[in-house]
Amino acid sequence: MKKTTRDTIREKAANLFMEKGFYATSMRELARDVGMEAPSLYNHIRSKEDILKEICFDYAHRYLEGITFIRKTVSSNREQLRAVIDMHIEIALNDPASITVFNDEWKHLKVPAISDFRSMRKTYENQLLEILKEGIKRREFAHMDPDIAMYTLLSSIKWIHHKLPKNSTDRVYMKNTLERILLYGFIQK
Amino acid sequence: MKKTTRDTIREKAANLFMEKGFYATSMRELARDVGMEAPSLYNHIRSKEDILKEICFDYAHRYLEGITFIRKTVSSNREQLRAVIDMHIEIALNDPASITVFNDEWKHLKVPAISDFRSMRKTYENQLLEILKEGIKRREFAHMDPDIAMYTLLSSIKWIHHKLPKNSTDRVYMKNTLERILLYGFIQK
DNA sequence: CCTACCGATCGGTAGG
DNA sequence: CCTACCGATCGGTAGG
Repeated sequence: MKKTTRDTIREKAANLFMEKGFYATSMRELARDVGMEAPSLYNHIRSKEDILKEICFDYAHRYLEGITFIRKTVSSNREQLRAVIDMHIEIALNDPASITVFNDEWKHLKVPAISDFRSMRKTYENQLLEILKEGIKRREFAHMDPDIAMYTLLSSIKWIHHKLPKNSTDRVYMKNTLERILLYGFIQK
Repeated sequence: MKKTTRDTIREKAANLFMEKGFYATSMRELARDVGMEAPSLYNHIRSKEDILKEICFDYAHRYLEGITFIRKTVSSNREQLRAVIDMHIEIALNDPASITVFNDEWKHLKVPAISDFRSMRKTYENQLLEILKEGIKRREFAHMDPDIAMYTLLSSIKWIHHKLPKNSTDRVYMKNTLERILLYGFIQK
């Protein structure tokens, strides 16, 4: 797998979009980071929004495939939840820039892309909801409102990419700590 | 307390910044929402960034005053934590647009405002860290990494303003559910 | 991959 | 509070 110029553009773009946001990033800046003039970018990409689309949908697909796989291969709901948390942490740590864009900049997609994105997210949320609802019914989880639980869960993992652990020991430590807090709470009596 | 034109501008701006982001919002759009021409806005405000500054620092002060008050008046760390969670929920529900701006758009502040904002946030985080560390030492909370706990906590409450409860019954329900999940986790065995 | 350049739009000012 | 307007910058195209 060779890294194409297109890959470089996407990578530099993800970093700029993360730091300054989609609108505040200009194609001139991006071109400078890549090492060419702005118009030359258009030999590799179709538009500025196209880069955003690529990043957002790439990760939308990954998350969806991930949770579908987990639901198929892991039996207990508790372990499914643990696997989902792990997946989020892994993805966030592997490409923090793209994940920031995926989390915060998708709203700058235009129609019709933005509706597709929203509907993929909805599908993902529904799968996660199923895990929670099933687990509550089977008493693997405490009795609680599944919607509130789901939003809290998804939201609670959204800081990871801002505080990257340095080595793999720290990664494992972070993963374990995070899982324990989410599964057993702050009090854990 | 009369609502001045300036207040109207700030309110409409908060809503636009929430929906489209700071950079994607133009002064022409804002002017249209307020009901005047773009140049007229400058009789009430100094610049576009000034509106952003006002929103961000207003809420930075509120959160800081809030947590300082809680630390002074509430004795147990567990109840302090509960009060902090309540404060976040209350503020988020009362002015969802401004809170979205406070959460997501502060990064578009320029120097030196952005450093002031960052340092206020750091002060807030340190106060929350103290609550957690003290509570862990006194065995009011489980033994856990206080930094990871703090980031998870702050992050986990950041979805509320997107899903507003309709009435006060729903508000109380949301508050109780959220507190229970954070304090006792998903499993609550 | 570059130079030259386009129309559109931006935040903001002058002057009344 | 408005009209008229400014320089700067934007994403993107033409043509080589």
